[in-house]
Amino acid sequence: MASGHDMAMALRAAYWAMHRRTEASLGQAGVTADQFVLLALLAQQDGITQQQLVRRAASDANTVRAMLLRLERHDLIARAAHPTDRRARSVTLTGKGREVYERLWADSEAVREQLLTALRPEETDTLIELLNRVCEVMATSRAGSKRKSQRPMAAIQA
Amino acid sequence: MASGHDMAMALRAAYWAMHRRTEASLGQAGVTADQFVLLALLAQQDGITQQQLVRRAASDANTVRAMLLRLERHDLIARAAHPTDRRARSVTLTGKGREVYERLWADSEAVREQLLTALRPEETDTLIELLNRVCEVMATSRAGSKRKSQRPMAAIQA
DNA sequence: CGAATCTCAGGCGAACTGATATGC
DNA sequence: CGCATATCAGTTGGCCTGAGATTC
Repeated sequence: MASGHDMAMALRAAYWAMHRRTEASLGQAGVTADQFVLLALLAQQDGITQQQLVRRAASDANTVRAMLLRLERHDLIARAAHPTDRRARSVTLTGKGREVYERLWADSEAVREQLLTALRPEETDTLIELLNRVCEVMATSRAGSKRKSQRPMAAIQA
Repeated sequence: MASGHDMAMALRAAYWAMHRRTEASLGQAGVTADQFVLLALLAQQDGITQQQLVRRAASDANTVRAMLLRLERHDLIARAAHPTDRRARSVTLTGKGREVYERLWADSEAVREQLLTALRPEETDTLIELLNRVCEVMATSRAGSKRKSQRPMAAIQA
């Protein structure tokens, strides 16, 4: 009989194994696995705001900002004024950023390939669905960190 | 059609959601979620070596050592000479360590409960099994970190 | 007004590299 | 000898708190 603890440990082990494998696949490019996640999100949809990056990367506003500063220093991304919302910043990949991203994407192809071949196609779908359910039930309202109690239903919108 | 990237992002999101929820559940006890993992492993089997903790926690020797030093400073664990292997250290929970652990285990019960109720029992088993498969295929030989370059197409070495 | 987005200062624990000592 | 276990020094990047400015 599997317990919640078993599940937590399995999730932890799988995440870190994947994270390390990814990190290793990126080599000495000066881009970490976590930064690569941001690049991938931008490659998928350019010009989104930092806040959208925060939500899609399942991260934190301050953390994302710090990472973006590093990426900006390496000239991989740029942050422009948002067209309609003057509070927000529109984050885009630079030309160099896209090049580097595409190279790293290729370098890490083997990792994703291994992930897929470890499971049958329907198992992959199942795993993702179950992980999403876990994610939903664990979701906290990460916006107001001053809040004492969390809103039960802070959905994770893409 | 789910991709390896989708899977990676789902795994990442689920892990961090769980990690944050766990961290929050532990409150201001001065024990982090990662340290709690070590305490749980020791509660499960006391007197194991640091190396065993490294493997079971899916972590790193230096990292585990640093965490153990913190836990030792707080008098939650002790490290004694190993009975048969003089290289190794036998790590045990102190009385205080066990007390704190049991309190934190109770405090985090709601998180594990939520994990379980999010999924049907057979889904929990499935999730764990799929995560284990992911873990196996992502496993790297974490021993020799001196390797300079990772060969792109290295087979899975246990 | 409240809420959202971002900035800044600062701290901390975890993950890591690389070298070393010792015992199996 | 090779290998495993643990240690020590030091670095880095990520995550976080708490405060504040600006804009919606």
